[in-house]
Amino acid sequence: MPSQERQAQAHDKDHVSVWERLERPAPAPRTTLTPRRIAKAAVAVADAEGLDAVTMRRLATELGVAPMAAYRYVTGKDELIELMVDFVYAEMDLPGETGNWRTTMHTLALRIREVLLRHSWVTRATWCAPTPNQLAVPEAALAALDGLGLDADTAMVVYSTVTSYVHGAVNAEVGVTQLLRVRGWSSREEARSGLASQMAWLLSTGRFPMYERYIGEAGRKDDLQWQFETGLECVLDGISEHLKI
Amino acid sequence: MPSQERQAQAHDKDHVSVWERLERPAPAPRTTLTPRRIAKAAVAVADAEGLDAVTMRRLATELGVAPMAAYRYVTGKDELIELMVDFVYAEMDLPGETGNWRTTMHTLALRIREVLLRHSWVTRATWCAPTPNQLAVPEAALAALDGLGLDADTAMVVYSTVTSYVHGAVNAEVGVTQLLRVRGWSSREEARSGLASQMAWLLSTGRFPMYERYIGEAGRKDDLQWQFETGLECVLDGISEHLKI
DNA sequence: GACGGTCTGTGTACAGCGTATCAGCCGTGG
DNA sequence: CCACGGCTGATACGCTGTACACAGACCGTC
Repeated sequence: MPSQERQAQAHDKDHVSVWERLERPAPAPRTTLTPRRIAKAAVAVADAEGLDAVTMRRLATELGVAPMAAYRYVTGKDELIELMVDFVYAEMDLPGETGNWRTTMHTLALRIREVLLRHSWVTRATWCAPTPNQLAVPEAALAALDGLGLDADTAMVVYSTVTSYVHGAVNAEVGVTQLLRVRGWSSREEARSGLASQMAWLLSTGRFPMYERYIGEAGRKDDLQWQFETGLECVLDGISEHLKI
Repeated sequence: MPSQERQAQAHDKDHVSVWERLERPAPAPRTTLTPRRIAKAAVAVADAEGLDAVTMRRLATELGVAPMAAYRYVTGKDELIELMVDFVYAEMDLPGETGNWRTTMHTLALRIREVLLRHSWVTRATWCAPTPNQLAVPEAALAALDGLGLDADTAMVVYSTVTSYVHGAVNAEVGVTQLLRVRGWSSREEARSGLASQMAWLLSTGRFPMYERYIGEAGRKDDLQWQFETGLECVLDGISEHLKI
Protein backbone atom coordinates (compact mmCIF):
# COMPACT_ATOMS: atom_id res chain seq x y z
CA MET A 1 0.00 0.00 0.00
CA PRO A 2 2.33 2.64 -1.09
CA SER A 3 -0.29 5.30 -1.56
CA GLN A 4 -1.48 5.56 1.94
CA GLU A 5 -0.21 9.01 2.70
CA ARG A 6 0.15 10.52 -0.68
CA GLN A 7 -3.03 12.39 -1.29
CA ALA A 8 -2.88 14.14 2.02
CA GLN A 9 -4.15 17.56 1.11
CA ALA A 10 -6.16 16.45 -1.89
CA HIS A 11 -9.42 16.35 0.05
CA ASP A 12 -10.00 17.87 3.41
CA LYS A 13 -13.01 17.94 5.66
CA ASP A 14 -15.57 18.11 2.87
CA HIS A 15 -14.50 14.64 1.88
CA VAL A 16 -17.27 12.49 0.48
CA SER A 17 -16.91 8.75 0.86
CA VAL A 18 -17.08 6.43 -2.11
CA TRP A 19 -20.26 4.93 -0.77
CA GLU A 20 -22.06 8.20 -0.49
CA ARG A 21 -20.88 9.29 -3.90
CA LEU A 22 -21.89 6.07 -5.62
CA GLU A 23 -25.33 6.19 -4.12
CA ARG A 24 -26.23 9.62 -5.36
CA PRO A 25 -27.24 10.32 -8.92
CA ALA A 26 -27.12 7.07 -10.91
CA PRO A 27 -25.93 9.16 -13.83
CA ALA A 28 -26.29 6.72 -16.70
CA PRO A 29 -26.72 3.04 -17.38
CA ARG A 30 -23.03 2.23 -17.05
CA THR A 31 -22.16 -0.69 -19.18
CA THR A 32 -18.52 -1.59 -19.41
CA LEU A 33 -17.29 -0.44 -16.04
CA THR A 34 -19.02 -0.58 -12.70
CA PRO A 35 -17.59 -0.22 -9.21
CA ARG A 36 -18.52 -3.80 -8.56
CA ARG A 37 -16.75 -5.06 -11.65
CA ILE A 38 -13.68 -3.02 -10.74
CA ALA A 39 -13.64 -4.33 -7.20
CA LYS A 40 -14.16 -7.90 -8.35
CA ALA A 41 -11.27 -7.78 -10.78
CA ALA A 42 -8.99 -6.15 -8.24
CA VAL A 43 -9.88 -8.73 -5.60
CA ALA A 44 -9.19 -11.53 -8.05
CA VAL A 45 -5.73 -10.17 -8.74
CA ALA A 46 -4.99 -9.62 -5.06
CA ASP A 47 -6.14 -13.13 -4.16
CA ALA A 48 -4.00 -14.69 -6.83
CA GLU A 49 -0.86 -12.63 -6.63
CA GLY A 50 -1.02 -10.48 -3.54
CA LEU A 51 -1.99 -6.91 -2.90
CA ASP A 52 1.15 -5.54 -4.50
CA ALA A 53 0.14 -7.03 -7.82
CA VAL A 54 -2.90 -4.77 -7.82
CA THR A 55 -1.75 -1.74 -9.76
CA MET A 56 -3.96 0.64 -11.64
CA ARG A 57 -2.38 -0.44 -14.89
CA ARG A 58 -2.75 -4.12 -14.15
CA LEU A 59 -6.34 -3.59 -13.16
CA ALA A 60 -7.00 -1.76 -16.41
CA THR A 61 -5.46 -4.57 -18.40
CA GLU A 62 -7.57 -7.06 -16.52
CA LEU A 63 -10.70 -5.07 -17.28
CA GLY A 64 -9.72 -4.41 -20.87
CA VAL A 65 -9.82 -0.63 -20.54
CA ALA A 66 -7.39 2.24 -20.54
CA PRO A 67 -5.11 2.67 -17.52
CA MET A 68 -6.93 5.73 -16.24
CA ALA A 69 -10.45 4.45 -16.78
CA ALA A 70 -11.04 3.32 -13.22
CA TYR A 71 -10.40 6.84 -11.96
CA ARG A 72 -13.87 7.68 -13.13
CA TYR A 73 -15.17 5.65 -10.19
CA VAL A 74 -12.55 6.04 -7.50
CA THR A 75 -10.52 9.09 -6.60
CA GLY A 76 -7.36 7.10 -6.10
CA LYS A 77 -5.90 3.79 -5.17
CA ASP A 78 -6.92 4.16 -1.55
CA GLU A 79 -10.54 4.19 -2.55
CA LEU A 80 -9.98 1.22 -4.80
CA ILE A 81 -8.79 -0.68 -1.78
CA GLU A 82 -11.83 0.48 0.16
CA LEU A 83 -13.95 -0.96 -2.61
CA MET A 84 -12.01 -4.20 -2.49
CA VAL A 85 -12.36 -4.53 1.26
CA ASP A 86 -16.06 -3.90 1.06
CA PHE A 87 -16.41 -6.43 -1.71
CA VAL A 88 -14.76 -9.05 0.45
CA TYR A 89 -16.85 -8.30 3.51
CA ALA A 90 -19.95 -8.55 1.36
CA GLU A 91 -19.34 -12.24 0.84
CA MET A 92 -19.32 -13.01 4.54
CA ASP A 93 -22.57 -14.50 5.68
CA LEU A 94 -23.16 -13.25 9.17
CA PRO A 95 -24.71 -15.52 11.76
CA GLY A 96 -28.36 -14.80 12.48
CA GLU A 97 -29.98 -14.68 15.88
CA THR A 98 -29.34 -17.87 17.77
CA GLY A 99 -30.49 -16.67 21.16
CA ASN A 100 -27.08 -17.54 22.53
CA TRP A 101 -24.48 -14.81 22.36
CA ARG A 102 -21.61 -17.20 22.71
CA THR A 103 -22.66 -19.41 19.84
CA THR A 104 -23.17 -16.39 17.65
CA MET A 105 -19.82 -14.84 18.51
CA HIS A 106 -18.09 -18.16 17.99
CA THR A 107 -19.59 -18.56 14.55
CA LEU A 108 -18.85 -14.96 13.73
CA ALA A 109 -15.20 -15.40 14.64
CA LEU A 110 -14.88 -18.48 12.47
CA ARG A 111 -16.57 -16.76 9.55
CA ILE A 112 -14.31 -13.74 9.80
CA ARG A 113 -11.30 -15.98 9.89
CA GLU A 114 -12.45 -17.87 6.82
CA VAL A 115 -12.94 -14.72 4.82
CA LEU A 116 -9.67 -13.17 5.92
CA LEU A 117 -7.74 -16.32 5.13
CA ARG A 118 -9.38 -16.53 1.73
CA HIS A 119 -8.31 -12.96 1.02
CA SER A 120 -5.18 -12.72 3.05
CA TRP A 121 -4.27 -9.25 1.81
CA VAL A 122 -7.24 -7.74 3.64
CA THR A 123 -5.44 -7.73 6.97
CA ARG A 124 -2.93 -5.36 5.46
CA ALA A 125 -5.63 -2.86 4.53
CA THR A 126 -7.28 -2.24 7.86
CA TRP A 127 -6.37 1.41 7.95
CA CYS A 128 -9.26 2.42 5.76
CA ALA A 129 -12.50 3.90 6.97
CA PRO A 130 -15.36 1.56 7.79
CA THR A 131 -17.21 0.43 4.71
CA PRO A 132 -20.90 -0.49 4.73
CA ASN A 133 -20.37 -4.23 4.65
CA GLN A 134 -17.64 -3.95 7.24
CA LEU A 135 -19.98 -2.14 9.56
CA ALA A 136 -22.43 -4.99 9.23
CA VAL A 137 -20.12 -7.11 11.36
CA PRO A 138 -20.30 -5.09 14.57
CA GLU A 139 -23.99 -4.62 13.83
CA ALA A 140 -24.53 -8.37 13.93
CA ALA A 141 -22.36 -8.74 17.00
CA LEU A 142 -24.12 -6.00 18.92
CA ALA A 143 -27.44 -7.55 18.02
CA ALA A 144 -26.27 -10.86 19.45
CA LEU A 145 -25.17 -9.15 22.65
CA ASP A 146 -28.38 -7.22 23.07
CA GLY A 147 -30.51 -8.05 26.04
CA LEU A 148 -27.72 -9.34 28.23
CA GLY A 149 -27.73 -6.26 30.37
CA LEU A 150 -24.44 -4.94 29.12
CA ASP A 151 -24.06 -1.22 28.69
CA ALA A 152 -23.11 0.05 25.27
CA ASP A 153 -19.44 0.49 26.06
CA THR A 154 -19.08 -2.99 27.45
CA ALA A 155 -20.91 -4.61 24.56
CA MET A 156 -18.52 -2.91 22.17
CA VAL A 157 -15.56 -4.09 24.20
CA VAL A 158 -16.82 -7.65 23.87
CA TYR A 159 -17.04 -7.25 20.13
CA SER A 160 -13.67 -5.54 19.90
CA THR A 161 -11.99 -8.15 22.02
CA VAL A 162 -13.19 -11.00 19.86
CA THR A 163 -12.38 -9.31 16.57
CA SER A 164 -9.04 -8.09 17.86
CA TYR A 165 -8.16 -11.64 18.67
CA VAL A 166 -9.38 -12.90 15.31
CA HIS A 167 -7.58 -10.26 13.35
CA GLY A 168 -4.39 -10.69 15.30
CA ALA A 169 -4.45 -14.44 14.95
CA VAL A 170 -5.21 -14.39 11.25
CA ASN A 171 -2.54 -11.79 10.73
CA ALA A 172 0.01 -14.09 12.27
CA GLU A 173 -1.18 -17.01 10.16
CA VAL A 174 -1.07 -14.93 7.05
CA GLY A 175 2.35 -13.57 7.88
CA VAL A 176 3.87 -16.99 7.39
CA THR A 177 2.09 -17.49 4.08
CA GLN A 178 3.27 -14.15 2.84
CA LEU A 179 6.81 -14.83 3.90
CA LEU A 180 6.78 -17.81 1.59
CA ARG A 181 5.87 -15.63 -1.34
CA VAL A 182 8.44 -12.99 -0.46
CA ARG A 183 11.18 -15.53 -0.30
CA GLY A 184 10.03 -17.21 -3.44
CA TRP A 185 9.43 -20.49 -1.71
CA SER A 186 6.74 -22.19 -3.65
CA SER A 187 6.46 -25.63 -2.19
CA ARG A 188 5.52 -26.14 1.41
CA GLU A 189 8.50 -28.37 1.98
CA GLU A 190 10.94 -25.91 0.52
CA ALA A 191 9.47 -23.25 2.75
CA ARG A 192 9.76 -25.36 5.84
CA SER A 193 13.39 -26.10 5.22
CA GLY A 194 14.21 -22.52 4.39
CA LEU A 195 12.49 -21.15 7.45
CA ALA A 196 13.88 -23.93 9.58
CA SER A 197 17.45 -23.20 8.65
CA GLN A 198 17.00 -19.57 9.47
CA MET A 199 15.33 -20.42 12.73
CA ALA A 200 18.04 -22.92 13.49
CA TRP A 201 20.62 -20.20 13.31
CA LEU A 202 18.65 -17.97 15.63
CA LEU A 203 18.25 -20.79 18.12
CA SER A 204 21.91 -21.71 17.90
CA THR A 205 22.76 -18.42 19.54
CA GLY A 206 21.44 -19.91 22.77
CA ARG A 207 19.41 -16.80 23.54
CA PHE A 208 16.11 -18.65 23.30
CA PRO A 209 16.18 -21.81 25.36
CA MET A 210 12.45 -21.84 26.07
CA TYR A 211 11.60 -21.41 22.44
CA GLU A 212 14.03 -24.12 21.53
CA ARG A 213 12.32 -26.47 23.91
CA TYR A 214 8.98 -25.57 22.40
CA ILE A 215 10.25 -26.44 18.93
CA GLY A 216 11.44 -29.76 20.24
CA GLU A 217 8.40 -30.72 22.27
CA ALA A 218 5.48 -29.28 20.35
CA GLY A 219 3.37 -31.64 18.33
CA ARG A 220 0.69 -29.35 16.95
CA LYS A 221 2.88 -26.59 15.56
CA ASP A 222 1.08 -26.78 12.23
CA ASP A 223 -2.44 -27.30 13.45
CA LEU A 224 -3.45 -23.71 12.99
CA GLN A 225 -7.14 -24.48 13.21
CA TRP A 226 -6.72 -26.06 16.62
CA GLN A 227 -4.57 -23.18 17.84
CA PHE A 228 -7.10 -20.66 16.66
CA GLU A 229 -10.06 -22.40 18.18
CA THR A 230 -8.33 -23.02 21.47
CA GLY A 231 -7.45 -19.36 21.74
CA LEU A 232 -10.97 -18.43 20.76
CA GLU A 233 -12.42 -20.62 23.49
CA CYS A 234 -10.18 -18.86 25.98
CA VAL A 235 -11.34 -15.46 24.80
CA LEU A 236 -15.01 -16.40 24.93
CA ASP A 237 -14.62 -18.08 28.32
CA GLY A 238 -12.94 -14.96 29.56
CA ILE A 239 -15.71 -12.70 28.39
CA SER A 240 -18.26 -14.96 29.98
CA GLU A 241 -16.34 -15.12 33.22
CA HIS A 242 -15.27 -11.52 33.47
CA LEU A 243 -18.65 -10.04 32.65
CA LYS A 244 -20.73 -12.73 34.30
CA ILE A 245 -22.77 -13.45 31.22
CA MET B 1 5.31 -1.90 1.54
CA PRO B 2 5.39 -2.12 -2.15
CA SER B 3 8.39 -4.38 -2.31
CA GLN B 4 6.98 -7.32 -0.55
CA GLU B 5 6.76 -9.67 -3.48
CA ARG B 6 9.25 -8.24 -5.85
CA GLN B 7 12.43 -10.10 -5.22
CA ALA B 8 10.75 -13.44 -5.45
CA GLN B 9 13.33 -15.48 -7.31
CA ALA B 10 16.31 -13.39 -6.27
CA HIS B 11 17.24 -15.75 -3.47
CA ASP B 12 15.91 -19.20 -2.94
CA LYS B 13 16.46 -21.78 -0.29
CA ASP B 14 20.06 -20.85 0.40
CA HIS B 15 18.82 -17.58 1.77
CA VAL B 16 20.87 -16.17 4.60
CA SER B 17 19.13 -13.88 7.04
CA VAL B 18 20.44 -10.41 7.78
CA TRP B 19 21.17 -11.45 11.31
CA GLU B 20 23.29 -14.37 10.35
CA ARG B 21 25.14 -12.35 7.76
CA LEU B 22 25.91 -9.48 10.09
CA GLU B 23 27.20 -11.77 12.77
CA ARG B 24 29.75 -13.55 10.66
CA PRO B 25 33.06 -11.95 9.86
CA ALA B 26 33.24 -8.65 11.74
CA PRO B 27 35.13 -7.35 8.75
CA ALA B 28 36.29 -3.90 9.81
CA PRO B 29 35.52 -1.14 12.24
CA ARG B 30 32.59 0.35 10.33
CA THR B 31 32.59 4.06 10.54
CA THR B 32 29.99 6.07 8.69
CA LEU B 33 27.31 3.49 8.05
CA THR B 34 26.22 0.70 10.33
CA PRO B 35 23.09 -1.43 10.27
CA ARG B 36 22.10 0.14 13.55
CA ARG B 37 22.51 3.68 12.26
CA ILE B 38 20.52 2.78 9.16
CA ALA B 39 17.73 1.24 11.18
CA LYS B 40 17.65 4.13 13.59
CA ALA B 41 17.33 6.71 10.84
CA ALA B 42 14.65 4.71 9.07
CA VAL B 43 12.67 4.26 12.27
CA ALA B 44 12.87 7.98 12.96
CA VAL B 45 11.44 8.75 9.53
CA ALA B 46 8.71 6.14 9.88
CA ASP B 47 7.73 7.40 13.32
CA ALA B 48 7.51 10.96 12.14
CA GLU B 49 5.94 10.56 8.73
CA GLY B 50 4.75 7.01 8.36
CA LEU B 51 6.19 3.94 6.75
CA ASP B 52 5.57 5.20 3.25
CA ALA B 53 7.92 8.09 3.85
CA VAL B 54 10.74 5.60 4.27
CA THR B 55 12.25 5.34 0.83
CA MET B 56 15.77 4.34 0.02
CA ARG B 57 16.48 7.80 -1.29
CA ARG B 58 14.99 9.54 1.70
CA LEU B 59 16.93 7.28 4.00
CA ALA B 60 20.12 8.09 2.12
CA THR B 61 19.45 11.81 2.40
CA GLU B 62 18.82 11.41 6.10
CA LEU B 63 22.12 9.58 6.51
CA GLY B 64 24.00 11.94 4.26
CA VAL B 65 25.09 9.26 1.83
CA ALA B 66 24.35 8.25 -1.73
CA PRO B 67 21.01 6.63 -2.53
CA MET B 68 22.48 3.17 -2.99
CA ALA B 69 24.76 3.20 0.02
CA ALA B 70 22.47 1.26 2.31
CA TYR B 71 22.37 -1.64 -0.13
CA ARG B 72 25.79 -2.57 1.15
CA TYR B 73 24.07 -3.69 4.36
CA VAL B 74 20.65 -4.89 3.28
CA THR B 75 19.74 -6.80 0.19
CA GLY B 76 16.58 -4.80 -0.37
CA LYS B 77 13.88 -2.79 1.25
CA ASP B 78 12.33 -5.85 2.85
CA GLU B 79 15.45 -6.40 4.86
CA LEU B 80 15.54 -2.75 5.78
CA ILE B 81 12.12 -3.17 7.30
CA GLU B 82 13.29 -6.28 9.11
CA LEU B 83 16.07 -4.19 10.57
CA MET B 84 13.59 -1.51 11.56
CA VAL B 85 11.26 -3.96 13.25
CA ASP B 86 14.11 -5.50 15.17
CA PHE B 87 15.31 -2.09 16.23
CA VAL B 88 11.92 -1.31 17.66
CA TYR B 89 11.58 -4.60 19.50
CA ALA B 90 14.99 -4.03 20.99
CA GLU B 91 13.68 -1.08 22.96
CA MET B 92 10.98 -3.10 24.68
CA ASP B 93 11.94 -4.02 28.21
CA LEU B 94 10.50 -7.40 28.85
CA PRO B 95 9.08 -8.25 32.25
CA GLY B 96 11.31 -10.45 34.37
CA GLU B 97 10.24 -13.40 36.44
CA THR B 98 7.47 -12.45 38.83
CA GLY B 99 6.44 -15.90 39.86
CA ASN B 100 2.94 -15.12 38.66
CA TRP B 101 2.21 -15.88 35.03
CA ARG B 102 -0.78 -13.60 34.91
CA THR B 103 1.06 -10.56 36.16
CA THR B 104 3.87 -11.19 33.73
CA MET B 105 1.56 -11.64 30.76
CA HIS B 106 -0.39 -8.56 31.74
CA THR B 107 2.74 -6.45 31.88
CA LEU B 108 4.00 -7.97 28.67
CA ALA B 109 0.79 -7.06 26.89
CA LEU B 110 0.94 -3.48 28.09
CA ARG B 111 4.59 -3.16 27.07
CA ILE B 112 3.91 -4.52 23.61
CA ARG B 113 1.05 -2.11 23.20
CA GLU B 114 3.20 0.82 24.26
CA VAL B 115 5.90 -0.02 21.77
CA LEU B 116 3.48 -0.66 18.93
CA LEU B 117 1.64 2.57 19.57
CA ARG B 118 4.91 4.49 19.70
CA HIS B 119 5.85 3.02 16.31
CA SER B 120 2.48 2.54 14.77
CA TRP B 121 3.86 1.45 11.39
CA VAL B 122 5.17 -1.78 12.88
CA THR B 123 1.77 -3.45 12.79
CA ARG B 124 1.86 -3.12 9.03
CA ALA B 125 5.14 -4.99 8.79
CA THR B 126 4.30 -8.23 10.53
CA TRP B 127 4.85 -10.36 7.50
CA CYS B 128 8.59 -10.49 7.96
CA ALA B 129 10.48 -13.39 9.44
CA PRO B 130 11.08 -13.40 13.18
CA THR B 131 13.96 -11.19 14.15
CA PRO B 132 16.15 -11.85 17.18
CA ASN B 133 14.58 -9.20 19.38
CA GLN B 134 11.14 -10.22 18.25
CA LEU B 135 11.82 -13.78 19.29
CA ALA B 136 12.75 -12.55 22.73
CA VAL B 137 9.05 -11.84 23.36
CA PRO B 138 7.77 -15.42 23.14
CA GLU B 139 10.90 -16.46 24.98
CA ALA B 140 9.93 -14.29 27.93
CA ALA B 141 6.33 -15.42 27.74
CA LEU B 142 7.19 -19.11 27.65
CA ALA B 143 9.50 -18.61 30.59
CA ALA B 144 6.66 -17.05 32.56
CA LEU B 145 4.41 -19.97 31.69
CA ASP B 146 6.95 -22.59 32.60
CA GLY B 147 6.18 -24.82 35.54
CA LEU B 148 2.42 -24.53 35.29
CA GLY B 149 2.06 -28.00 33.89
CA LEU B 150 1.10 -26.87 30.42
CA ASP B 151 2.38 -28.84 27.48
CA ALA B 152 4.42 -27.00 24.89
CA ASP B 153 1.56 -26.59 22.44
CA THR B 154 -0.78 -25.16 25.02
CA ALA B 155 1.81 -22.77 26.40
CA MET B 156 2.32 -21.42 22.92
CA VAL B 157 -1.40 -21.03 22.43
CA VAL B 158 -1.54 -18.95 25.58
CA TYR B 159 1.20 -16.72 24.28
CA SER B 160 -0.36 -16.52 20.81
CA THR B 161 -3.76 -15.70 22.18
CA VAL B 162 -2.50 -12.80 24.22
CA THR B 163 -0.33 -11.36 21.48
CA SER B 164 -3.01 -11.90 18.87
CA TYR B 165 -5.34 -9.86 20.98
CA VAL B 166 -2.75 -7.16 21.59
CA HIS B 167 -1.78 -6.91 17.95
CA GLY B 168 -5.36 -6.88 16.79
CA ALA B 169 -6.37 -4.25 19.29
CA VAL B 170 -3.43 -2.01 18.57
CA ASN B 171 -4.01 -2.42 14.87
CA ALA B 172 -7.52 -1.12 15.28
CA GLU B 173 -6.34 1.80 17.38
CA VAL B 174 -3.67 2.63 14.89
CA GLY B 175 -6.07 2.36 11.98
CA VAL B 176 -7.92 5.42 13.15
CA THR B 177 -4.72 7.40 13.58
CA GLN B 178 -3.58 6.48 10.13
CA LEU B 179 -6.89 7.38 8.60
CA LEU B 180 -6.36 10.88 9.91
CA ARG B 181 -3.07 11.18 8.10
CA VAL B 182 -4.49 9.75 4.88
CA ARG B 183 -7.33 12.19 4.87
CA GLY B 184 -5.07 15.05 5.74
CA TRP B 185 -6.91 15.78 8.94
CA SER B 186 -4.41 17.31 11.24
CA SER B 187 -6.34 18.42 14.28
CA ARG B 188 -8.25 15.96 16.40
CA GLU B 189 -11.40 18.02 16.15
CA GLU B 190 -11.25 18.26 12.40
CA ALA B 191 -10.81 14.52 12.27
CA ARG B 192 -13.75 13.87 14.50
CA SER B 193 -16.05 16.01 12.41
CA GLY B 194 -14.83 14.52 9.16
CA LEU B 195 -15.21 10.97 10.34
CA ALA B 196 -18.49 11.76 12.02
CA SER B 197 -20.05 13.14 8.87
CA GLN B 198 -19.04 10.07 6.95
CA MET B 199 -20.32 7.82 9.69
CA ALA B 200 -23.51 9.84 9.87
CA TRP B 201 -24.20 9.09 6.26
CA LEU B 202 -23.63 5.38 6.78
CA LEU B 203 -25.94 5.35 9.77
CA SER B 204 -28.57 7.35 7.93
CA THR B 205 -29.12 4.37 5.66
CA GLY B 206 -30.82 2.70 8.60
CA ARG B 207 -28.92 -0.52 8.05
CA PHE B 208 -27.16 -0.29 11.37
CA PRO B 209 -29.62 0.36 14.19
CA MET B 210 -27.56 -1.37 16.86
CA TYR B 211 -24.48 0.55 15.94
CA GLU B 212 -26.44 3.75 15.93
CA ARG B 213 -27.64 3.05 19.42
CA TYR B 214 -24.09 2.38 20.50
CA ILE B 215 -22.97 5.75 19.15
CA GLY B 216 -25.76 7.41 21.08
CA GLU B 217 -25.34 5.58 24.37
CA ALA B 218 -21.64 4.98 24.67
CA GLY B 219 -19.70 7.18 27.04
CA ARG B 220 -16.21 5.74 26.78
CA LYS B 221 -15.84 5.66 23.00
CA ASP B 222 -12.52 7.45 23.25
CA ASP B 223 -11.11 5.77 26.31
CA LEU B 224 -8.92 3.40 24.37
CA GLN B 225 -6.83 2.51 27.37
CA TRP B 226 -9.89 1.32 29.28
CA GLN B 227 -11.14 -0.63 26.29
CA PHE B 228 -7.80 -2.30 25.83
CA GLU B 229 -7.39 -3.22 29.47
CA THR B 230 -10.93 -4.50 29.79
CA GLY B 231 -10.45 -6.75 26.82
CA LEU B 232 -7.12 -7.88 28.15
CA GLU B 233 -8.67 -8.81 31.47
CA CYS B 234 -11.21 -10.90 29.61
CA VAL B 235 -8.51 -12.67 27.66
CA LEU B 236 -6.43 -13.40 30.75
CA ASP B 237 -9.48 -14.50 32.73
CA GLY B 238 -10.37 -16.79 29.90
CA ILE B 239 -6.97 -18.40 29.78
CA SER B 240 -7.04 -18.90 33.51
CA GLU B 241 -10.52 -20.34 33.39
CA HIS B 242 -10.19 -22.48 30.30
CA LEU B 243 -6.86 -24.02 31.23
CA LYS B 244 -7.45 -24.12 34.98
CA ILE B 245 -4.29 -22.25 35.83
C1' DG C 1 57.63 2.17 2.10
C1' DA C 2 55.23 0.37 -1.95
C1' DC C 3 51.59 -2.85 -3.67
C1' DG C 4 47.49 -5.63 -4.69
C1' DG C 5 43.10 -7.00 -2.91
C1' DT C 6 39.04 -6.31 -0.40
C1' DC C 7 35.59 -3.44 1.43
C1' DT C 8 32.77 0.90 1.29
C1' DG C 9 30.31 4.39 -0.80
C1' DT C 10 29.02 6.91 -5.58
C1' DG C 11 26.93 7.74 -10.04
C1' DT C 12 24.16 6.50 -13.61
C1' DA C 13 20.36 4.01 -15.58
C1' DC C 14 16.00 1.48 -16.12
C1' DA C 15 11.47 -0.31 -15.54
C1' DG C 16 7.44 0.37 -13.17
C1' DC C 17 4.31 2.95 -10.19
C1' DG C 18 0.18 6.53 -9.17
C1' DT C 19 -1.99 10.00 -11.33
C1' DA C 20 -2.54 15.18 -13.56
C1' DT C 21 -3.54 16.80 -17.74
C1' DC C 22 -5.02 17.32 -22.25
C1' DA C 23 -6.92 15.85 -26.90
C1' DG C 24 -10.31 13.56 -29.20
C1' DC C 25 -14.82 11.32 -29.55
C1' DC C 26 -19.52 10.55 -28.68
C1' DG C 27 -24.49 11.39 -28.19
C1' DT C 28 -27.62 15.11 -27.75
C1' DG C 29 -30.20 19.84 -27.96
C1' DG C 30 -30.99 23.50 -31.05
C1' DC D 1 -27.54 20.14 -39.95
C1' DC D 2 -24.32 21.84 -36.55
C1' DA D 3 -22.32 23.23 -31.97
C1' DC D 4 -21.57 21.71 -27.61
C1' DG D 5 -20.43 19.22 -23.26
C1' DG D 6 -19.32 15.27 -20.78
C1' DC D 7 -16.89 10.61 -21.16
C1' DT D 8 -12.82 8.10 -22.69
C1' DG D 9 -7.91 7.34 -24.02
C1' DA D 10 -3.19 8.60 -24.47
C1' DT D 11 0.59 11.02 -23.03
C1' DA D 12 3.62 12.80 -19.53
C1' DC D 13 5.71 13.75 -14.93
C1' DG D 14 7.82 12.78 -10.78
C1' DC D 15 8.59 9.23 -7.87
C1' DT D 16 9.93 4.55 -6.55
C1' DG D 17 13.24 0.16 -5.88
C1' DT D 18 17.37 -1.45 -7.44
C1' DA D 19 21.02 -3.43 -11.07
C1' DC D 20 25.49 -2.27 -12.38
C1' DA D 21 30.00 -0.29 -13.05
C1' DC D 22 33.07 2.53 -10.78
C1' DA D 23 36.37 5.15 -7.42
C1' DG D 24 38.58 5.62 -3.24
C1' DA D 25 40.23 3.94 1.40
C1' DC D 26 42.05 0.58 4.21
C1' DC D 27 44.46 -3.90 4.98
C1' DG D 28 48.27 -7.49 5.24
C1' DT D 29 52.36 -8.71 2.65
C1' DC D 30 56.74 -8.06 0.53
